[in-house]
Order: sequence, then structure tokens, then C-alpha cells
Amino acid sequence: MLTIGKLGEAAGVKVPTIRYYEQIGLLPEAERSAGNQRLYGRKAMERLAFIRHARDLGFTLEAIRDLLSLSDRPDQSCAAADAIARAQLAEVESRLARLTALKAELERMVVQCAGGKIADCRVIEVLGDHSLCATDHRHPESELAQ
Amino acid sequence: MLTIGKLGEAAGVKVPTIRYYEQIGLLPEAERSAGNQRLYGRKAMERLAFIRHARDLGFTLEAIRDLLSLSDRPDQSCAAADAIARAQLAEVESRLARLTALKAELERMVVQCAGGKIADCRVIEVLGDHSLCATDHRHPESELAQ
DNA sequence: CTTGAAGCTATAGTTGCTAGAGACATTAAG
DNA sequence: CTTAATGTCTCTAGCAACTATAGCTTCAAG
Repeated sequence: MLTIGKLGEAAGVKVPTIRYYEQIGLLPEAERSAGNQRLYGRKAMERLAFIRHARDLGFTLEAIRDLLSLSDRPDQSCAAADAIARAQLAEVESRLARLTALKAELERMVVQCAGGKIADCRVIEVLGDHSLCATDHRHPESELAQ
Repeated sequence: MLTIGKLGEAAGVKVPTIRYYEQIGLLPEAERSAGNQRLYGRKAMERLAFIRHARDLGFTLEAIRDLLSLSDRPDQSCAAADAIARAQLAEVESRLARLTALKAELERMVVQCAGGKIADCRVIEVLGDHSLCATDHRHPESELAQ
């Protein structure tokens, strides 16, 4: 059995994060030692690794909650898990598209800056006047989060 | 003079967001009508458009605060503004790189899923075992934010 | 003159943690 | 066996950048 610190080290997750996951019900309540410290076995370790990996791939905690409850029912169809993964892929693709446009616009801005005074600064000028932009990046339909 | 609702409409910013910007000092305190309602002129409109545009390009409010105070000093060198824009570009580029890797991994996952039972689901399996991944996307050096 | 939309303030919620305070537990050295 | 250092406990508050709610006042149209 591992203490919370050892578990965190093993899984690459900070200790308060583990307690947070327990608090929001993503990890079950841990067993406790005589001195009231959390103790974890292999199952908890695997579950935490799953969460960590999914987080690394950008899944939200809500999606992970669903994926975990699916993985607890091995006999069911995997359509739901597939759908969650596809949704995440779509999300990542839309962020990629958006970021690519932003990158182009920022490059334009930075390249054009001649390095003089603020009054002539292309950066400030472009920010102040959207019509100077090449692409229409206004009114983003989805957030950029992640 | 515009009311807050008209200003928000014109600039594509929600009303509570405008009040929020005023609260954190990004917009100056607005003039008030006899009935205590905020009134905005062209200067406020331009400032809000600047903020909105910079937000669309992914600048943080802190960066925008700096850019705004720079734009108030037209005779100074634009090196600082340039540096902020370049930092933002670098940030966007690093996110792009990361998201590109995520996309590849998610695609692999989704493509391999044969659509059977959870027990055989590639999505669940890959999430549970990082060694099944092609790339090492663990321990991200920077957050994915935005 | 009434009604409904828009405005006001203040507070709390969102996501996914992270940081701090102050108290108890465990371990390693002396 | 004691002490010191670390680890853990709970609880609360903070981060970005808003968004939502409640309960009020003001404004504009009919």
C-alpha cells in the first residue's frame, strides 16, 4: 500500500490533485491507516494513471468521469467511449484550426513591426483596428480553452 | 453616448463582461447618466474594441493591460509591445505543437476502435496504458490553456 | 400610465487545480 | 528516547476570465 505522496510520485500527479480528485468523486475514498492517512493499492494506482493519461490528452474531468464509468462495464458496447473520444478529437481539431489562424495573424503583426515608436507600432495599430487583419477571427464559436 | 447594452452590441462584448473590465480597471469608470446608468463615448468604444481584438488573438488580460498602457504613450519605443506580441506568438506556437501531437494520438485511438464491447475497446485500453501511445505526451511543460 | 426590457449592485459559480494555515503522523538521526 | 524534519491531515481561499443569479431601479414604447 502506498501513501498519497508515493502514489503521486508514481503516477506523476501532485498530492493535492489526488485529494481533489477524491473530493469530486473521481477517485473513490481511500482506505486509511491507523493514523488516518490515505493508503492506496494497485487499483487506485491504475485508476489514477487512467485519469492522468486522459487529462494529458485534453479530456475534461467530466468526460473522464464518463469514460471511467464505462470502463467499469466491460460487457457494454463501446460506442459511448468512442463518441467521447471522437468529440475530443473534434474539439482538438477546431482548436488547431483556430490557433493556426491566430498564429498567422500574430506573425503578420510581428513581422510588420519596424521597431520604431509606439505611434507607428504595427502591433498596437492592428490591435486597435480589426480591419487591418487578414482573417476574420472575431466571434469565435467555441472557446480556446486548452 | 451609448448605453452599456449598445456598446456591447457594437463591440461584440457581453454586458457583464464590460462591467467586469471596468471592475478590474481595464476600462476606466464610465460616466453616468442622471439615472446612474453607464454612458460611453467613442474613446471607450475604441478601447473596448482593442481589448476585444487582443482577446480574440489570445492575449491575456494582463498582457492587454500592458499593451493599453503602452498605447497611451505614443512617443515611447515599441520594443515592449513587440516583445509582448512575440511572446504571445511563441505561446501560440507551443500550443499548436502540443495540440498537433494530441490530435495524432486521438486519431490513432479512434481509428483503432473496432466498435465492439468495452472490454475490447481500444479507447479505454489506450487510456489505461500509456505505453500503447506513439508519442510521449506526458508531463506537459506548459499548460494547454487557450 | 403601465408594462416590459434594460440597467444597477452584489454575490456566487464555472474548470482544474494550487497555495496557505495550523494540527497531527511518521521516519531517521543522534 | 527524544528531537527534528518531513509528510499528511482538514479547511479555506485564490487563479483566469468570465457567467449567472437575485432583487432592485430606470427607461422607452404604446
